[in-house]
Amino acid sequence: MRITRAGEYAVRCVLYMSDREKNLIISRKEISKEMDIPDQFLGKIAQQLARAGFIEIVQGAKGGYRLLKNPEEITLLDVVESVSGEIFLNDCIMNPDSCTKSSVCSVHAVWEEAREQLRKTLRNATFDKLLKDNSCIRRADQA
Amino acid sequence: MRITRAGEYAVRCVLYMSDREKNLIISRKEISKEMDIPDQFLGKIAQQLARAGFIEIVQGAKGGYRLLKNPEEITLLDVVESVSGEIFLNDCIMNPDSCTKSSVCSVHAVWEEAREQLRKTLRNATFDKLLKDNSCIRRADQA
DNA sequence: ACTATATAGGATAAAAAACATCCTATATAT
DNA sequence: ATATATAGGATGTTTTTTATCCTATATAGT
Repeated sequence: MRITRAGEYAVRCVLYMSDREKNLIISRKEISKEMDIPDQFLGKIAQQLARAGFIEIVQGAKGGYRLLKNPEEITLLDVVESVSGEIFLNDCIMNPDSCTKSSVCSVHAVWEEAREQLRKTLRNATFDKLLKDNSCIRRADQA
Repeated sequence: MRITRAGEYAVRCVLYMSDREKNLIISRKEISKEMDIPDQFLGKIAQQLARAGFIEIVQGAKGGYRLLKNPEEITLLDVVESVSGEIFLNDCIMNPDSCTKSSVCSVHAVWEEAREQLRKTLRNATFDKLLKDNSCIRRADQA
């Protein structure tokens, strides 16, 4: 019942990029170094973030990643689900076939409620909010 | 971000036992068959439920498991956490050392909020409530 | 055009977690 | 005694996660 490391890395990556000026191309090396993410692994994660439309990947010399959306348009839920897939706490919700009674099963109803709450909380957390009071990234204006 | 199968099996086991008269010894074979749980695996899970004080294990002929608490005293959170460990959505919460800034990091604050909500929802789901309208178990009075 | 730089993306591998079973020991009812 | 049933350590299998390797490709600068 944990977020995967890939999910955490994706959050760190977007958080770092959100704190920079928009449309700036930031190299993978910089992000991986500053946010402590394995460089090649970040490459894989970036592909998923790109597919989901959050970043644009720029190849070649001076290449890197460019954030396409404003921090207020990106939620923690978006980022986590773009690399880990939609959050389901319970398999029966995802595979209704495996539990023919799911629609009337009170256990699953609880899991579904929990899932919706969780997703709602993460959906409410936009990156502009996360940047405020955030000390997990080193800022240019912080020496 | 899923409950493990062991967690789901534990829930099914307790749910099945909760629907029977109290203090009744129910064989592992019966539970595993009725709730579709691998028999030996249920043995392992039962050990954890026993350590957590929810059931008593009775060895020998006519042995099996006996539920020690009333369904209204057992929550979904209790059962899940007794086999899967305390729920943490984010590693930094669990290993504060790995993130020295966790107490002031807004990302972690969101995960912590989500975690508390999730646990609250599961804590509110007692097995007596779950039994109502539950069609995931076959009842004696249902032919 | 050539070179250096930087990412893409398929393949692969290593590690960890989850899932499950085997087997000998032990406890209990009859 | 015997049959029954679980305990618990060891082991095995599968899946997921994490990560890296390597060749291809794209771009900036000269």
